[in-house]
Amino acid sequence: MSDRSHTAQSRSECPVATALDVLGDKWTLLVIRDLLDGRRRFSEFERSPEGIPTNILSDRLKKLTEAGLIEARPRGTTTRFDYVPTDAAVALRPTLLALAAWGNDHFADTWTPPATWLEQSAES
Amino acid sequence: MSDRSHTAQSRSECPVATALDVLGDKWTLLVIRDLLDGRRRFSEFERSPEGIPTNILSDRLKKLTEAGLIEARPRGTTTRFDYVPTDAAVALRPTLLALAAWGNDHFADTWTPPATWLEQSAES
DNA sequence: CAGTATCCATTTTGATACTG
DNA sequence: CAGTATCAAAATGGATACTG
Repeated sequence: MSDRSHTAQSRSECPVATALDVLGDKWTLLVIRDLLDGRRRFSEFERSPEGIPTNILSDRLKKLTEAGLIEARPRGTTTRFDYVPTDAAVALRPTLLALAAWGNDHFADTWTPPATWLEQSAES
Repeated sequence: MSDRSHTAQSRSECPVATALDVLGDKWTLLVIRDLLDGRRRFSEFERSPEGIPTNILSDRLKKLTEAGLIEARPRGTTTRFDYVPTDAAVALRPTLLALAAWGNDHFADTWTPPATWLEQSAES
């Protein structure tokens, strides 16, 4: 619920700091990862191996929508949505790739990004 | 104090998740940014515009040291240190650059990385 | 299924004071 | 300067129950 003031730099003029205002927590970038991996529905994010709690997931989807990284498209007549990454979210792919490469180099063994990471547009 | 189990992937096999186990919070990547920007002393980190509290800074320097991203070199005979980035920390520069570029593109106006970001080795 | 709400324990933050 | 200690407030986490 707290306003992250995403319309401008809130903590400083440093773009890293402003980016971290939106992304700097334990779960947000994992949601983005799943988004870039082609997931669209609540349950799809939920079943990621890290096991994000449903209340946290709900909160992050909301905040990312407010921050302009997700477009929540109503599905049918229900309260359900498809969570579609905006261009701003898609633009995070280089960051995610760099982060994944680093994590892989320094903490894991071998790993290659899924094919879905290498091409994909903002719109379905 | 809590062990982050940095010696292996703790939350899953995904390198993004393992990277986030070390970096996924509000302050850590800002400390890394300052480290890559050439800062070495407690007070230098402290005076960054974001205003990190001293107890948080102390904690992060400790955790980054445990995680192998910082080498804490004693300075003189006191309890003071120079905090030097290891190769693992330096290897985060592409990630930071990508993140900064994204933050700049989507939340700020114009910005270019400081010259210190473009070249610098792990050792002083 | 697709979420929202609630409760409660744990963690993190932030401000400030304090020590060598 | 270079941190450590303390403590209240806020955020987060996890389990579980609930609604349409």
